[in-house]
Amino acid sequence: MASLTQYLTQLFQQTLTELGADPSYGQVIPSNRPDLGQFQANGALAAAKSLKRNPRELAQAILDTLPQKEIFADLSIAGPGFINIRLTDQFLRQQTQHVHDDIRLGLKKVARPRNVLVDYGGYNVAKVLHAGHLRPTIIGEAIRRTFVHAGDHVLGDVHLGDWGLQMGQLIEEIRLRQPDLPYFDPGHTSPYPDDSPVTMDDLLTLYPQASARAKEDEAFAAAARQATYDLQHNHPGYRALWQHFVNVSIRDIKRHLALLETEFDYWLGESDAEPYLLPMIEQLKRDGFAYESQGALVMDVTDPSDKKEMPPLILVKRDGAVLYGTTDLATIAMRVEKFNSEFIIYVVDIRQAMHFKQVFRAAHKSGIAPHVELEHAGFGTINGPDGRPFKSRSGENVTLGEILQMALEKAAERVAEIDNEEAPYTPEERATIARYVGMATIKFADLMNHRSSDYILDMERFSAFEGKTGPYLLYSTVRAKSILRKAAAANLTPGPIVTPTTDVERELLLKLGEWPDMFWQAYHERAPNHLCEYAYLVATAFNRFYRECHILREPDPARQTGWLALTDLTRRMLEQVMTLLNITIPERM
RNA sequence: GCACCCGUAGCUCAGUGGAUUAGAGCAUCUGGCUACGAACCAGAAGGCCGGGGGUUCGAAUCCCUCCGGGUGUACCA
Repeated sequence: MASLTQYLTQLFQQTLTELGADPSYGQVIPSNRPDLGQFQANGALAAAKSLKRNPRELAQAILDTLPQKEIFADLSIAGPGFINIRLTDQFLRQQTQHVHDDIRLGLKKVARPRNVLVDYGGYNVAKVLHAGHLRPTIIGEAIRRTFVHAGDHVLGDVHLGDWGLQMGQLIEEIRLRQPDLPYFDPGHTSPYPDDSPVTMDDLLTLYPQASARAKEDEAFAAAARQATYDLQHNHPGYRALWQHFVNVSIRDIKRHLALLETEFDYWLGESDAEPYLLPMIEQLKRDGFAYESQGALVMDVTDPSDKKEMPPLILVKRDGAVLYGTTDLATIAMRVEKFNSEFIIYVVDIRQAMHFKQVFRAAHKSGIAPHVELEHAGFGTINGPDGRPFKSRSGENVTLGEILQMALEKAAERVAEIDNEEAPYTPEERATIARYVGMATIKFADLMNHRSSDYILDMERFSAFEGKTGPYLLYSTVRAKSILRKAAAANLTPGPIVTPTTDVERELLLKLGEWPDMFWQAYHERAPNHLCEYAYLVATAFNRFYRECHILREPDPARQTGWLALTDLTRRMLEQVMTLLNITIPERM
């Protein structure tokens, strides 16, 4: 089962092969001139050039040779050799029925599933979840779901920031304040307490103080470095204390993620790459990749194709500590060994492009992961109205919780303005709807633009019920559900899809037949914005159909039940796309 | 300095491997509810795709150059 364009492309490719041309010229796409046709094939021009033939003549030859003429309502040549295509209504009906009958809505799975690991989230232990964590969470989750749906073997790993110098600073800061804690007692032998000596709030105030202290107090800084070293070498007390930091932080992160409905397969962090670190560095030295430069241990990652100098990757600093490039490299080694990863996608801020380029090159050329595909799916920043990275009115950084709160409050305002006359909402239901609407608002807005571009946070615009927004999509889907509910109550059951007789029907059928094309584009580009666009186009096509074809009042039974089936198919399609976007749809709103 | 990204309608942004007349939403204007939810739908208006050059039968898209903006650039993550 293929999309309409895939089906047509096959026919054209077959024809081109028969005519002695390269089949790659057979690509058929939805028409950008709907007045002239539903689809277009433009390959005749390029194919004619390669064959040194007249393009119009070749186009005519293609039409003459094309098989399955019965599915075409119209085939014509325009201009220098463009082929415009229109399908018969019968064929359209038949194809839509196939999509309807397919649990996957016409989408095949990848021929050879790969072990894909999506690295997203990237939260830090003991640090506040801020505005910058919204996009990796939302985009990463959408990409992860897209790959799962494609049929790959996918793991989502949060890659917690849990292993740097900040951990040592925190340990020393706590020692200053509570020196009598058992974690600092070298003679302590019994098990350490189960309860954390610090809360998340404590960590959030302690961390900035610790890093400030480290800057002005050299003795403290040195102690922090030592504590970091000891921690990383399994000092039992520090390790126990650190585990509390991690646990307390993960609990806080999960609280936020519950609202965003995001879950990870693995809660691994930088610390989990630790066992791989020293052996890897030793290996790199042995193999001649790592060498000493200006007191640091570095690795050359230049490439002859470089237009500009590429700085070496620093593995070990002058003071003996490792950097995040080193742990990233070790993490790749771990993922290859533990998960047999074949493809790793990093959903991380686009400003780290250079860093990943270095790490990926190092992984490839050193033999750590020579054949693993590594990709940085970078994303842009969320900006304020001034076009600068989003800050609060007083100029402070905004937390993730605050942004989510803004979305929820705006949604609650909107939901307060509406009502359902047939079955008025209870306050509880209203609150639930506001939560759905709020999350759809922020997620759709974040995913709608291409991930690599920045966008301006405008909750007023994002939360609007009209226009290209999350709430509009929820509304459209809920409306389809409402019809189906009413039909069921009247003992009407969906029947076979009927042959379309109006343009609104044809357009909806054509749109529903595009799903595989849109899906694979989103998959290959790791670009959920294509899914957003598709959901919007399906919703508007359905709303036009809904307006013109009055389902529940339709007197012809075959047509009525056929339209119900079409409504149900639309509903399933919207739910499918929204599921990939991790947007949940309420029953009514 | 250098590298990367960007500059498309008043605003916010899409534009897939070059292809017939460049799209959407908002805002503006005009229509449509005794009709399955008008949170909707239909229509109008709005652009020398930053400037210039080049390649081509054809360029928002590829190449060069200039202007304007963003980001990154050896021991933070």
